[in-house]
Amino acid sequence: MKNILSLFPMFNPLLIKDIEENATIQNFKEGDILMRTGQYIKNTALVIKGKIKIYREGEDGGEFFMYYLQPGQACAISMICATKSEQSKITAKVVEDAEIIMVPLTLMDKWMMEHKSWYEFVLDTYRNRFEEVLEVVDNIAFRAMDERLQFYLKKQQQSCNCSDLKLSHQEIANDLNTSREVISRLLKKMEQRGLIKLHRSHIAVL
Amino acid sequence: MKNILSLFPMFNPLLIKDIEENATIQNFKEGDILMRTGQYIKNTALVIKGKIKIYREGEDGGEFFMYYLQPGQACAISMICATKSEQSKITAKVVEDAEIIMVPLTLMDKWMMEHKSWYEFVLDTYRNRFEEVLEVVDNIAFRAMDERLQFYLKKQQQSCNCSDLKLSHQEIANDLNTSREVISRLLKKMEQRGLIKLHRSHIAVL
DNA sequence: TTTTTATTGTGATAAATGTTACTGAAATTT
DNA sequence: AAATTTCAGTAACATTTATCACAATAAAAA
Repeated sequence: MKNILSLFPMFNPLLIKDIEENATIQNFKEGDILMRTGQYIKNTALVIKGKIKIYREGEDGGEFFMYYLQPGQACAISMICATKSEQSKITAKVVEDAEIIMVPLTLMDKWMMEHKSWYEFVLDTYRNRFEEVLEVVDNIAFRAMDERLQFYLKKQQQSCNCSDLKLSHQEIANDLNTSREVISRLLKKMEQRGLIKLHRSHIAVL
Repeated sequence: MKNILSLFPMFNPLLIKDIEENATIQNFKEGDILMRTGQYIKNTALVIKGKIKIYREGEDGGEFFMYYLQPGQACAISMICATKSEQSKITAKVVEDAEIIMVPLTLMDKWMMEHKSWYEFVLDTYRNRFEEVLEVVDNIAFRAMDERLQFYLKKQQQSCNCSDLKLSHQEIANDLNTSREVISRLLKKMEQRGLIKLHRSHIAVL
């Protein structure tokens, strides 16, 4: 558990000791579902390794991508729902093999009072995710698909920290809740404008 | 300040005493802007009376309604942004003359540690608003305008607790970030289906 | 009452997005 | 290498939403 320190530098040593003594580390494989819409939440998740995709599911089965959880981050939803062990409103899917610290909800609540660094971390997490979701609202409320696609690609680039995105048109369409044809058309236009270069199952951002 | 007790029954007497000693009550008139996009937040607001509209502003000047704050509720955004006195990402406009308890940010933070009932209230507020915003995402991501309009009218009905909504088509169009014509047409269809009765500047929900 | 203003209704048209259907290319499996 | 599967390109068309133009009507003001 030594790497907690480097990923969560804001944590106080006493808090880290508490985490080491009480939390468990779990490993997940790509494709695993960490949390599903409607499921009850029993833990708060701190990501050490891997990548978790947080998305909303429509009644008709559609998906809508919201954001990724990456090392050093925590699941705001699980923290928020924690207090009343509410049902999850989102789905969390592992997209890169992950290692996750599971903190029981009871402790999550207790530590808020005992550890200032935990309290600050939790509030920071809330704030960041709230803002992220507000940005999502902005995009779907005010922008057309071409702009949303550009924003999406930018996010993906930031998330993988690379300029070669391993995404098929179908995956993008699912994430933006539109059809593959629409994405193909818009990507083609972006390529013509010299913003990207299209390849099979991956896109080079220029 | 005696009415705090009835509107916030979950507050502990010690907390109420603290509020009475440290917070101020301010009155606002219909049309006042409590908080504007980009503005720095200095207080957390607890609503005693009136109705506050929380909406997102697009760069082009468009609006997008998110939810109302009503008596007994607090502004989650101000609480979240509190910790680092961040910039507001939303606009809060008074739509019915309001009376509001203003809690300085410094105390908001302090009370989290001292008063369990405050801590629980704040977390509850976060959770509820987060869910509300997720529901907003659902609507714009998965639903077409006709369903969104129906959802909007239902929300308005709940908010005013009446079945006669004082809204012009233009106002609705602004809230949903679409054009008046689209709303007029969809409302007409709803009337034909017997769901509502249209009048000038107000709509009767049947 | 007359005039003015705000609100609503509606047709015509444009633009964006969704759907269907099919083709070909690239990667994978056999 | 041949067959199969997955992915991408694209045309044609449907639907939804946006925009423009203007008429009709109710409410408010003069």
